Amino acid sequence: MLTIGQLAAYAGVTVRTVRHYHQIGLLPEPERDASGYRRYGASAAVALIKIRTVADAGVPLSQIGLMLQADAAALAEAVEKIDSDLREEIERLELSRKRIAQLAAGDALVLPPEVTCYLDRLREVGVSQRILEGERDGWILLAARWPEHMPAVMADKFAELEDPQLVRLYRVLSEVGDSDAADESRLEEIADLMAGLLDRAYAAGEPDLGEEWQDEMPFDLMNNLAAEADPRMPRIVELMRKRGWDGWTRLKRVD
Amino acid sequence: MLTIGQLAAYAGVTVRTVRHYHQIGLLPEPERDASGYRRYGASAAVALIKIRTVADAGVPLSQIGLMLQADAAALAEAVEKIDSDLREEIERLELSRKRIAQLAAGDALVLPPEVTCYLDRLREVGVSQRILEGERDGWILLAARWPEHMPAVMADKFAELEDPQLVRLYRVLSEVGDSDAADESRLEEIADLMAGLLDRAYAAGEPDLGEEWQDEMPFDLMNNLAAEADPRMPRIVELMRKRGWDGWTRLKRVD
DNA sequence: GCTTGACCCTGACGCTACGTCAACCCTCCA
DNA sequence: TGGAGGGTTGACGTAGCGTCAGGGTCAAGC
Repeated sequence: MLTIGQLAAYAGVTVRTVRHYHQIGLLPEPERDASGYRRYGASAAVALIKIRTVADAGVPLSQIGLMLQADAAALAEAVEKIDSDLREEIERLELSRKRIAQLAAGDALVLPPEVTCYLDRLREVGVSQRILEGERDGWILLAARWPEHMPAVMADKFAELEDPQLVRLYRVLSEVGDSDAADESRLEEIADLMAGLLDRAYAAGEPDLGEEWQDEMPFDLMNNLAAEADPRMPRIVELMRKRGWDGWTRLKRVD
Repeated sequence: MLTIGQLAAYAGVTVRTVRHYHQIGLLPEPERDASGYRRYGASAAVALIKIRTVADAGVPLSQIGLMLQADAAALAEAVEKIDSDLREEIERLELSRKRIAQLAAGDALVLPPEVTCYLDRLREVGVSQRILEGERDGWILLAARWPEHMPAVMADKFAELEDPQLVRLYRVLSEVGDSDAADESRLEEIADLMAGLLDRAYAAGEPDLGEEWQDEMPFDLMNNLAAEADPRMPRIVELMRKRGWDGWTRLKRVD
């Protein structure tokens, strides 16, 4: 007759494990001796080893009871099911590994590579850290909504960066962003630059947005983001409106 | 301003998930509106998307907070650690799959193949289902204690099966096992057959057991198993003792 | 003004397979 | 006779939420 500790040791499990199996009814409670100790016979050892063998193979405890009674056909089916579950789980983890591997550094953690590449380019042309972070957060919002469009969008953005006026805009934004003063003349300059770029683009023909770009939420959020980041945003928006444009991202013609 | 449902939808998670992140302090609680509803700005959306991106890559929530603040070096280290965890987990599951694949049918569920092969052979020579099950359980106990020795042991057992007297013993055991009567003459026959085999083996030279076979527990358990399975076991042991052997499995010379 | 359905709130339990106390009892050995 | 090393039950903790229960709120149509 074995005590619970001996039984557990024989099967290579902990005492707690044996008691757990009793609790969930997987292993029947044995007789107790005079002092209340559980006393196990050999058949309990056999049962426990069977359970552990199947459990070690990845079968959830809740199914083991049935499995050990099942006939060949039912068993084959159960095995099939469990195997496919395992395959699925493995694939999930493999995918996680691939993604983890891409989390090499910094922004790459949360952005597709083409976007981080674009952000690097902005840094090269002199955009400040603060503006870069705002830019990055904006792209996070966009990439969350339209991940599949990011490569094409970023290609356009790279092309736009060839325009010296846009670069100039980014630089002025950077300077203003780095100070806290409400320098009205710089805000005017920002508005002029933006309006100039927008007017030119508008004259070249409004790009007709596809059905899938109709969702305003990402752009609302980006506007909100800018407003959260800098208290001078309302003033800039006001200046832009005077120049015939409404908003801060994806601006609309007004007036 | 977003409600919790809108925020969750934007980030592709459930409302419960957002609340959970608040609870564990991963996402800061936002302001409430007049009716007590949480109201989120764009930066909350950005934060939530960052969290999900990293979480989807398999990083445990408890580490995400730190990770999103970490510098490049610490991040690379964390990524390395998580990747190795994932690899480990994947290997565990692969192993499970292999084992699951072997759980094709019946006894193979809990026994190494050479043992099931031996059991099949026993069935072929006419051993009854009941005796087979006892035999199987005994091997489960042995295989649990000395899994690495099973191939060699089974090879010996196969060889022993060539002996017609052993086959005869198994058949008588089967007949007796299938009835409940305490047929004394059959019990005597069993004892005679066993004693004969043992005497021959003893005369041929006692196999000296290696250090690792010293553990008596598996054999005690097997004896116990037989006793549990059949009430006539004590009588058989008694008959065996009269013939100079003690026990039922791994018998010892006495008297 | 009233209903209805879709939201929101907090609080709490459930899931898996045990690990890990706490507080106490039993046995064995020097 | 005392202490070490078993055993007992009961309860909470783990990860990441799902899923009630039992409320309050909002927007819209009647």
